[in-house]
Amino acid sequence: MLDSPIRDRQSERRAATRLEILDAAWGLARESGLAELTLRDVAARVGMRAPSLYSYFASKNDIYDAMFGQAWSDYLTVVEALESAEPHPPRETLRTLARTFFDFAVAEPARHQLMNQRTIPGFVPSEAAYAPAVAALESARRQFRACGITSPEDFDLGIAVVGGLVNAQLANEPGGHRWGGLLDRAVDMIADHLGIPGPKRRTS
Amino acid sequence: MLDSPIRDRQSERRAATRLEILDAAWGLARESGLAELTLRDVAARVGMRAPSLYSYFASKNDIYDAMFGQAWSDYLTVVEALESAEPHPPRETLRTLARTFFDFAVAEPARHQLMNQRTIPGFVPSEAAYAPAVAALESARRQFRACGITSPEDFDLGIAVVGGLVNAQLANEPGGHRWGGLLDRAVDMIADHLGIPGPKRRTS
DNA sequence: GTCTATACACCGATAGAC
DNA sequence: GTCTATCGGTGTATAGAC
Repeated sequence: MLDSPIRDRQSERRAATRLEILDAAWGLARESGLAELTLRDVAARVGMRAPSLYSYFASKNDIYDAMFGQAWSDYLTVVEALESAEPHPPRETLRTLARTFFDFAVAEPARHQLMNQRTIPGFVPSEAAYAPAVAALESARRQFRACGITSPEDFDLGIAVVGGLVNAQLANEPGGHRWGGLLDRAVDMIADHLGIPGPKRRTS
Repeated sequence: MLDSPIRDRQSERRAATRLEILDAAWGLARESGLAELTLRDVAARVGMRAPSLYSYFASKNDIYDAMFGQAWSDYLTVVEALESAEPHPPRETLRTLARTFFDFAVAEPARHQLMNQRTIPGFVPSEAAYAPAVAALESARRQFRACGITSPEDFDLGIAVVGGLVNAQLANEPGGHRWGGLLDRAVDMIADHLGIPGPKRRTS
C-alpha cells in the first residue's frame, strides 16, 4: 500500500515541487544574497504564498538545510569524478584538486557562504545534509594520501591554505583573480614543504 | 561659540553614552552572536528604549560601523606596537605577526566575523571606519618588507594563509587549537618558500 | 493533501508628544 | 533627549477552503 502507484505519483510531484522551491531559493540567493532570502519572495517565485512552503519544508532553516545538502552533493560529484580519473603526478593531482575547490567556491559566493561559513543565524546543518560534506572531505583526503600526504595535520594545512585563498578572493575582490592567480604557487609551496616529488610549475 | 564649555560637556556626555551603547552591543554580540543583535536588546542593556538609540546612531548598521572601526583600531594598536618593538630575526617577526593576528581573531569570533567577513546583510563599512583597517594592513606590509618580503603577491599569499588557518579553526573547532598548532609550521613553510633566512622552529 | 487567509510576535525605523 | 505609538516587514503557526 505504501508504494502504490498513486502514492508514487504524489511523492514524485512533491519531490518535484521541493526542487522547484529550492531552485527559486538559489536564484534569489545568487541575486540578492544568501541571508536576504525571505519566504515570501521564494514563494512568490514559484507562484505560492509564504505559508504554503510549510507543506514542503518544516522551516526556513530547513530550506537552507536542503540547499546545504544539494551544494555539498554537487561538490561531492565533482571531487569524486576527479578521484576516479586516471592517475596523474602528485603535484598535478594536488593542483587540480585545489583549483577545482577554488573555482567551485568563487563561482557562487552565496553557495560558498552556505557551505563553508557559519553565518546564517540559527542554522546548523542536519546530519543528513552534512553527510555529503563528510564524504567530499574523505574523497579529498584519499587523494591527498595518494599523493603521499598521510598526516592529518598536513591535510588540515592544505585545506586551510586553499580555503584562505578562497576567502581572501571573495572578501576583497569578488569576481577577480588576484588570489586565484596565487593558487598554483601555493600548491607548490605546500608540496615543497612536504617533500612531494615532481617539477614546479612556472610562475605566471 | 561652537566650543563653549557647555557644548564640550554635552559632546563629552554624548561620546560617553555612545561608548556605553557600543559596549552593550559587544557584550550581546559575544553572548548571542553578531547577527543576533537587536536594537531592543542593546537599548535595554543601557536602560533605554530602542528608538532612543537613534539619538546616538543613525541606524543599526551605523552601530556595526562604529564597532568595525573600534575593532580595527584596537588591532591597529596591537600591530603597531609590534612594529615599534626592537628588531628580531625575520622568521621570528613573521611568527609573532601571524600569531598576533591569529590570537586576536580566535579570541572573539564575533569580532572576527565583523572585521574580516562580509556576512551582515547590507552592512558596508564607511570610509572612516575602514581607515584603521587600511593602516593595520599597511603596518603588516611594512613588517613583511622588513623581513625581505616586498612583492605584493607574496604579501597576499601570507595574509591568505594565516586567514585560512583562522577561518578553519573558527569554522570547524571554535575554541580549539587544531589549526592554531599549525601556525608556526605554516610561517616556516612560507619563509622557506620565499627564501627567508633563519632557523626553522622545531615542530611540536 | 494543497494552498490560502489570517494572525502573532518580533524586527528596524519613524513621528510626534513631553 | 527620551518616551509612546505605530508602520511595514519578517518567520512562523494554524484554521479552514477546495
